[in-house]
Amino acid sequence: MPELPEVETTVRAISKFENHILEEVIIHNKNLRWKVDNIVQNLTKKKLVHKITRRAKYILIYLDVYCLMIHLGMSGKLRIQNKTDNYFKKHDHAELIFKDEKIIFNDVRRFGSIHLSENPEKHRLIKNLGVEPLSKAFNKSYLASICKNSNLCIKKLIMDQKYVVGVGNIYASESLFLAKIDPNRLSKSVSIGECEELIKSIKKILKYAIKMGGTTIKDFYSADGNEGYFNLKLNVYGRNSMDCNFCDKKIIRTVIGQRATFFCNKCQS
DNA sequence: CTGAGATCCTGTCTGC
DNA sequence: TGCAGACAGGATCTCA
Repeated sequence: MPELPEVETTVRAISKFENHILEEVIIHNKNLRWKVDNIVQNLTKKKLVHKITRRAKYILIYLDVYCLMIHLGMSGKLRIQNKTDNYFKKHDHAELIFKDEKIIFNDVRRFGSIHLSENPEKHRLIKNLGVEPLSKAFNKSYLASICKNSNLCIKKLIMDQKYVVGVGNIYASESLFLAKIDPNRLSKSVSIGECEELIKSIKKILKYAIKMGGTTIKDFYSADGNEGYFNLKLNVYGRNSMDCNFCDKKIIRTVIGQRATFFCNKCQS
């Protein structure tokens, strides 16, 4: 489910809890992608939330000393619920309790994770991450220098979090389509001009997806319960054997690095 | 160091 | 209707 736009949408939805008191964290199931440390659920003393932000696909909730790090994995989502509404859904694994409302972490496949860190920037899962795609650091010369030294195909490269974060499987296919680059192309063969187009496409598509509130392929909804509407704009993802929106060919589905990949071999030749 | 492939988990859909 | 198998938005780990 969540690539950068979905995580950003989620962060914006829960940002209203900034300057609120986190009263309690309840963990119902510790067995997520990594076992949730006991220290997380021992956060029983009331804590002020200073800031809620995002690094890569991690949601960062800064408390007095610690920072709660939440990764949504493949199927995780947060939902805000009135504290008095005491219903549960299947796969609700954790609750962040505030005065009137609570944030619930639900994750069917449990590829998500929850950590506590005094310094998230130095956390082992964050410290080696690449640049933010919407930052100035993600520019054509940066991308070109990485491409030049890599033996990966271009789709794998832009999905590799150590180079650039936040570009997941949907947006990788969509960006490459917009930039008219075949996802199978060896990164080495991608010219600086194409790098520039790809950078522009990635930024454009991520910004637009954020504006639209993320992508709803199957069941993404933000913490405020709103669906994303970006799926109405997908050109290639999930459109196997359907007509290309820009030429007379059909969209092809293939597999790159164990992930479904969609492209048009005329527009992206 | 790099890159390919297996792997964690549950649910849904397709085809026989 | 049942059942096996493929597939799903991520990303780490192991091995060559």
